[in-house]
Formats: sequence, structure tokens, C-alpha cells
Amino acid sequence: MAVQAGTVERILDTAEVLFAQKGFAETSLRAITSKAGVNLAAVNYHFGSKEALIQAVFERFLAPFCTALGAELDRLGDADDTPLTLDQLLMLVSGIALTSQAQNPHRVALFFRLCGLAYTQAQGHLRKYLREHYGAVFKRFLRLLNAAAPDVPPMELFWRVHFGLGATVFAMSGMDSLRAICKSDFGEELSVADVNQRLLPFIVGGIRADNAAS
Amino acid sequence: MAVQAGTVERILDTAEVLFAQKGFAETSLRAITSKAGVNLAAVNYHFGSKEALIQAVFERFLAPFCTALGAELDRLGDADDTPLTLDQLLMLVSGIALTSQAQNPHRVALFFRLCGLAYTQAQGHLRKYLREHYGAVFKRFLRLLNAAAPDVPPMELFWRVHFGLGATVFAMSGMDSLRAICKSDFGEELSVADVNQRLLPFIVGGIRADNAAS
DNA sequence: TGTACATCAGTGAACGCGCGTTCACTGATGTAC
DNA sequence: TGTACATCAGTGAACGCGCGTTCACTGATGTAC
Repeated sequence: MAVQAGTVERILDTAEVLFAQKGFAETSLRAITSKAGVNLAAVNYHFGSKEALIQAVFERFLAPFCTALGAELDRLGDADDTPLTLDQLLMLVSGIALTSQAQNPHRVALFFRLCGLAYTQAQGHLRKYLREHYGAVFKRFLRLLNAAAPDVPPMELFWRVHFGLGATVFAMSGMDSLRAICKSDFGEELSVADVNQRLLPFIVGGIRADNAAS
Repeated sequence: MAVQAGTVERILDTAEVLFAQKGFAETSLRAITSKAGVNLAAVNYHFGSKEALIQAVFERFLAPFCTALGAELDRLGDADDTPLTLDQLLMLVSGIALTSQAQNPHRVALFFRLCGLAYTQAQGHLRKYLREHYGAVFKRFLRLLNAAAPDVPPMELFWRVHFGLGATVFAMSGMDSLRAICKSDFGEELSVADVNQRLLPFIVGGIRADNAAS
């Protein structure tokens, strides 16, 4: 009854916010459905299970992002003739992340928080799903990074990329509390974009660092 | 009955491992007590609640670490006469983290994983507890970092330290799966110490990076 | 055009289950007189 | 030395609760004849 616009979308919209706020296990289907104004059984009707809902939340972010990233990489050409610099590559990803969620940039921070949760919470099914669906795009990007930082050995780069990923995820996850501390300690109110602007040089500096002595 | 050695310790030992493996919400008291071989009611008897058990797990790590760190900082002298370098400071923390858990270095990775969980999972009570008990030590350390990197403005440093913390937490959290990927992709089996050795230059490089233009 | 049936989004109530917590209790040990 | 009582670690069973999931059902819409 009452075919209001987009039950499925309302569930996804609500779920992504609540998951990011409290985590997957801590957010009940009852909390999601009551806040979304839909019937409790609607989640299992449309998605099949809570696990499938979690995956659907991630897919709604990642599918447009990966499509846009792939298209942009195709456009710039994969060939080694004009390799992109490290800064260009990171700016590219950061820019696509922002524009692929044109609606509001806040969603990007929210998504990284979900990524952080995906890594730290159990959710083995989710890690498997992400690897299977998006592992190829990640490897393609890693190859470009290798071309952009030729003096960093591939394995070293592998680790540094993950360190940078960690810094990003952590910064986005703790964004709100860190910004609050920053305001109370330094009296400056930074936007999400301000934090990003500080994050990029940190990562570039980390990736470019001199190799450790033995 | 049967006063076996250290019911309390057996609960803490088991809880810290299970929490790190699966998260706080996902680990039930029944799982902890049955694996520890103690009665289910023993947790509430000795700790009062599950929340209090979580805090006790953190305290058992942090108390000796902070004591050792404070003592070492006292020994080196807080005064500005011979400021420590960035590398020295980070090596100091890393070294104390390792030696304060003399038993086995594996516990350090485990602890950072718990820290990652503490940040990403709800657990508001835990963040409050950590800030109240250990915020002062952290601020003291931040002041020393400021002295060690005088050309990085304090607020910039604040953010970069947290980026570095994020990289650390994430690396330790995902340590096992990252090491597995590293082995399958590069054929090299790294130890936890090897990963740490790669992490330090990344963080130093990130903190030392040139400031972003505007 | 009218009727019978199929499809499908959505519903309300109930299901069984595992959870953290509680409570009356046991049995060993220490203490006072 | 002996007895009564207090303390305390630990126990077993039960408590109520919120959870994800299921199921029979409704009512609107589309389709075949």
C-alpha cells in the first residue's frame, strides 16, 4: 500500500547514515526502518538480509566512483608515454570521489567512515565482496602509482599506500571529533575540504619519504 | 570454588584477544567466559559490567605504557635545552610500546587493533575514559613533537600526528591480511617489526612534508 | 468492455534465539571471643 | 582449642529484552481471454 517514492532509496539513505554513526552490528533493522518510515519487513523483502543491505550501501557509493575513475583513467590513457605525477593521481582520486557524489561532499566523509568500519569490524562477507568487485580497479591504480613514484620499490609503495589509506580512513572516521578538538585547542573551525587539503601533502610526503636504512 | 590462578587475569587475557579479533559488540560474554574456562557470571562479579571489562582491558595496556613513557620523558628532561628530534621521539614511543609489554611484541599489534576499534565503534564510554585518563600524557608528548618540528605550525602538526596515528592504527589493524597480500603479491614474508620499520619513515616523511600551498 | 487471474510492493504479528544481567546459593578461609 | 560468624570467590539457573527473520496476508496494478 501507499507506494511512496522509493522505499528502497529511503532504506539505503537511512542505513548509510546510521551505519556510519554507530557501526553495523550496533545498528538494528528496527532503528533503520523506523527512522526511514518503512515497515520492518521491508528490508528483508527488498534486500533479503541485513548483510545484503550492508553490501548494497557500499555498492551505491562504489559503483559510480569506480565507473568515473575508470573512465577518467581511460581518457588520460594508460600508456606510459605521459605518466601522471603522484600529486596528480591523488588529486584525481580525491576529485572523482567528490564529484561522483555530486549531491553533497559530506557523503564522502561518511563513506570513508564506512570503509573504516568495514576494515575494523568483523564483516568478513563485506571484505570478500569488496575485493571481488573492486580489487581490479585498485590494482590498476596501484600500477599508475608505481609509474609516478619510480624510486620507491613496489613493495615499499604497497605498504605506503596502505599507510596513506589508513590515515585517510582514520581522519574521515574521526573527522567530527577531531574538528571539535581542533576548534577548542586552536580556535579554528576547519571544513571537511580543509582537512582534505592537509591530508594530501601528508600522504605525498609519506610516500615520497627516503627509504629507511636497512 | 577451585581458586585456580587468576580468574581475573584469565578473563582479561581471553577478552583482549577476542575483542581484537571480532570487535566489542560482536564478542559475547559467553564467548569470553567459555573460552577462558570461567563461569559466565564471573565477569559481572569481578568487573561489574561488559563496559567495565572493556575499560579494564585498555587499562592493562595503557597504565604500564604511560608510566614507562612518563618516566622516560622525565629522565630525558622536559626542558627545551636539548630538544629531541622527530625520529628520536617516535622511536622512543615505539620502543616503549614494545618493552612495556615485555612478554610478547605481538600484543602491541593487538593493542593498536583495539585502539582502532575504539575509534570506529560506537563505544562513547571508552573514548571518554581514554581522554580522561590518558589525555594529559598525549598532550605532553604533542608539546615535545612541536619542539622537534618547529617549522610545522602547531595546528598543522596536530592534524599530521593524527594522520600518522591513523596510518599506525590501520596498519596494525589490518596487519595480518596485509602481510598475507604482501606475501602473495611480492613473495616476501614480513614480520611485525618489518612493517613497523616501514611505517616510521612514512610518518616522519608525512609530518615533515612541505606545507600545502594556501 | 468485462471478468478472472497473476504479479508485486508492502504489512503486522509472531517466531526462536542469544544477549547482558541478576539472584539465591555454595564452600573455603579468616576473625572474634 | 573450639565455636560462631563474616567475608569472599565462584556458581547455576533463570530473567527479560531486543534482535533478524518468517509468514500469511492485503490491496493495487497489469495481463489474457
